[in-house]
Amino acid sequence: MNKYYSITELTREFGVSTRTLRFYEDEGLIHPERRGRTRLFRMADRRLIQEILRGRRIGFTIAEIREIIQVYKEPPGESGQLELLMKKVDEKRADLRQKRKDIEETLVELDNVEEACLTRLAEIGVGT
Amino acid sequence: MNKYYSITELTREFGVSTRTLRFYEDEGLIHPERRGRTRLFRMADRRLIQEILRGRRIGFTIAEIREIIQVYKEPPGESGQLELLMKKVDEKRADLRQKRKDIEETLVELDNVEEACLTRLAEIGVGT
DNA sequence: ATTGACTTTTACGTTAAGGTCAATCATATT
DNA sequence: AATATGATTGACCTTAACGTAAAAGTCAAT
Repeated sequence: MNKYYSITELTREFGVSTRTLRFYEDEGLIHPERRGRTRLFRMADRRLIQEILRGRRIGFTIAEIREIIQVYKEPPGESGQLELLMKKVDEKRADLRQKRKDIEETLVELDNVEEACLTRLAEIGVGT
Repeated sequence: MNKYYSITELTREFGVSTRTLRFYEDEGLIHPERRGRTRLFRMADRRLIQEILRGRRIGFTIAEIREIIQVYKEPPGESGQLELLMKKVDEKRADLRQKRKDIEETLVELDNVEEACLTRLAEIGVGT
């Protein structure tokens, strides 16, 4: 086994362009192997890309995503660094909680819009 | 009463720049009154700005925000338009639900990072 | 051997959402 | 009268995250 994925396989699966994946490599987020010049992606790369795209969806910048990946690869050893990291994590969490709240409120709003639409449609339907 | 807010009052309250508020006006999101050239914001403007910033936080573009505002100002009267709108609303909701899921997963991940940090700190603390 | 489907690198282009700077004006306070 | 504070418009600048195009290499199938 130990299958390899080609770049287009992954672009199709994730709905992104080759440019995007190459860009992520340039930015140091992923490090696919090579056979000659051609990139060969493994399961681990695939999963990493999934995480990157999840980060992207919730509005993380490339720099932030890189930072998170770094932490998983080699967590800081010095206590000052650790505390700094924890502070950042805390901020990010507050941020995400706010975002979640924003989303929930907006979902309610969209429900209202939909209802208004339905009501309006019914009115029109009755009139005709 | 019927108080007026100055532009800097609002920038301080919401943590944005004057440029941002003027930009939103240029983009047709808000329409503050004027005394001479000077903008005068009212409660309604204030609330609208809050909504705009909420939209911004969850990653809506200016165009999307404008569209939502439009719907509130004058919902489409024609049934084709209404159905198109409902389709868009449906897509946005799916989008937001995905985002919410992403956020929840990431929150768990950040909890793990924090725990790892604490463990690591404890190890270091013991060693010293 | 040529078509077609992929792949590569290099490099310039684009878009959204403001930032920044300059020049000017009003007001009010010292 | 001069200084400070906050307002205006207009114009160009910036940054992230890719898009797009060019030129060229690989490989299988026709």
